[in-house]
Amino acid sequence: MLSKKTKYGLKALAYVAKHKGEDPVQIGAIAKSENISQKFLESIMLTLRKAGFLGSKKGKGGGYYLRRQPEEIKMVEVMRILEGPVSMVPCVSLNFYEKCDDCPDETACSVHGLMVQLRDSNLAVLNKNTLADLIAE
Amino acid sequence: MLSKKTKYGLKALAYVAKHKGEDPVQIGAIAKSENISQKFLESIMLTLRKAGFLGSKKGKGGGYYLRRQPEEIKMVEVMRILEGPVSMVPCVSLNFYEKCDDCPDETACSVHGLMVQLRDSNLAVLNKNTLADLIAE
DNA sequence: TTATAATCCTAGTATTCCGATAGGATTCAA
DNA sequence: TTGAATCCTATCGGAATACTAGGATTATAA
Repeated sequence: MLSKKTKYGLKALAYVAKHKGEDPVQIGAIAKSENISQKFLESIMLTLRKAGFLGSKKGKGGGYYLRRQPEEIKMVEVMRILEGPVSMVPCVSLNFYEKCDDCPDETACSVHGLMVQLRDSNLAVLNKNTLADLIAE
Repeated sequence: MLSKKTKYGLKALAYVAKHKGEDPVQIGAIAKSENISQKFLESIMLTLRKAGFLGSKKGKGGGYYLRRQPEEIKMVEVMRILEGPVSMVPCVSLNFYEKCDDCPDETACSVHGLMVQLRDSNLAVLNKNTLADLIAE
């Protein structure tokens, strides 16, 4: 299941992207438009800013804006920040690799191959799609 | 993340499939071979039996056996039983559809299209792979 | 017939994670 | 200097996950 955090984060990014070129967008406006708890969204925006997707301006008239072009923000980057690994098991993760505690030998694991296929098919989709695709629909 | 339940369930199915044609396989043997808590595995085997993948024989010399050919057990079926929906959001699920509470209009949702693509790419993999593929590697 | 080996079944528990909230500190424009 | 906005840390309830307990049931075989 996709976490609310990721879902809200994607919607917020899309919202900001739609208002590219205008004044910074406030959290309150996004929260209202997308039916998201404002306080929860605050922490998500913070994450997105620290990850470099968003910039912010404090004080009156402040808000958030995109730091990169929508076409250059791949979904795989965003997902890794918000949702974590693309892989369903750590032992096939490219960016978050970890050994499974119950598997003495990965190559002998019957689940391994399937997980690699799932990872790769998801990666293909997430590499192809950018923030621009999200707002194009 | 793949739940332990699903991971263990897949490993157990693979183990049983490997011993096709022999005497029924005991939970204890699977648990030991795959490093799984026996009690936990018990409940998983029960689920797999009730779903029709496995048959069981009680008493001395009892255990579990496959009720269908490995080639005919699609991964998508097993995943739906153990892990639940293939989709990451209920509003794009084919078998577990549900409306999202924060989306007044699905067609206007910026995340919707991406989720459909992910669902379809995962479905392709899970439809193609069977239990036979799991033990072939 | 009786001991033993296995599954069956329900309930409970410990832990972790998720979604959300609280409460202020900081910064900036007017 | 005041209000509007982000920044930041801490916390909390509930749900889900991973696992455990304890026996009931059934079948084999000595």
